[in-house]
Amino acid sequence: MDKLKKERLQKMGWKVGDVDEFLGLSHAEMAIVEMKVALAKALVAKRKSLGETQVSAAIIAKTSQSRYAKVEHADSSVSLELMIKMFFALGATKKELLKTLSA
Amino acid sequence: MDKLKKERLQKMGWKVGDVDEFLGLSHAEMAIVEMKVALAKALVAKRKSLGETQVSAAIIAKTSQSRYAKVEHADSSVSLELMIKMFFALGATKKELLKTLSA
DNA sequence: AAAATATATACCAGATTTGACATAATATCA
DNA sequence: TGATATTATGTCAAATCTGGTATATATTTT
Repeated sequence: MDKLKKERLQKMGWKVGDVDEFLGLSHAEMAIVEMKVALAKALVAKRKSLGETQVSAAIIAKTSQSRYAKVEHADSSVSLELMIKMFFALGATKKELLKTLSA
Repeated sequence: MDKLKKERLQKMGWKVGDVDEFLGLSHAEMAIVEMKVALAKALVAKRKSLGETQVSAAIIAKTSQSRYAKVEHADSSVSLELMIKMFFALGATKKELLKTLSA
């Protein structure tokens, strides 16, 4: 479908969704969930490799233990951005991040 | 500073910040800003390579032109997650994303 | 230069995310 | 086992983000 047609349809009030959706999750949303799950695993591994508890890790990352725990679980109330910030806060490098995301 | 000391200080109400801060931006925050800027560039390039305008790109990405414009500028009101979603919405692959982030 | 396109900015209400507290559940150890 | 340490879950106010409208500014076309 060309863009002019899309704009015309949109003007008429139609929802012009892409067809590549599955169970309500778009390609983009699925890719993001994948990355979040990979990051969660990496966070636990990183923290343990440093010998830290969730309490001490939370202090290092300047947040609460409860939120930190949610981050490690890729809880739905946690953004990708927060997960990445915490990963960096634990000392992870950009290289480690990219390796994790590529999983 | 060991973690036990950190926990003790925190209990006493002190703010125990890391020293590696510059102009208020932590290492993590700077890394994220870097990634956002790289993504913004990639988004513009991607959109243009598809021959789309901000209006048509916004429709494809299911948002408004105004928000889409902010995304392309890595505006402070835009999250990393939204930028990634839009990049994917324009058809970018995980590989392209990683390449962009590694810049 | 005027009209038409395209992009940028201001603003705001509603939605989402965050940090924090309280407390529960689980694991570890004396 | 009981005490202690660690991790998980529920809740919520405040902060941040999002989509959308309106409008301004800039660019391109005729």
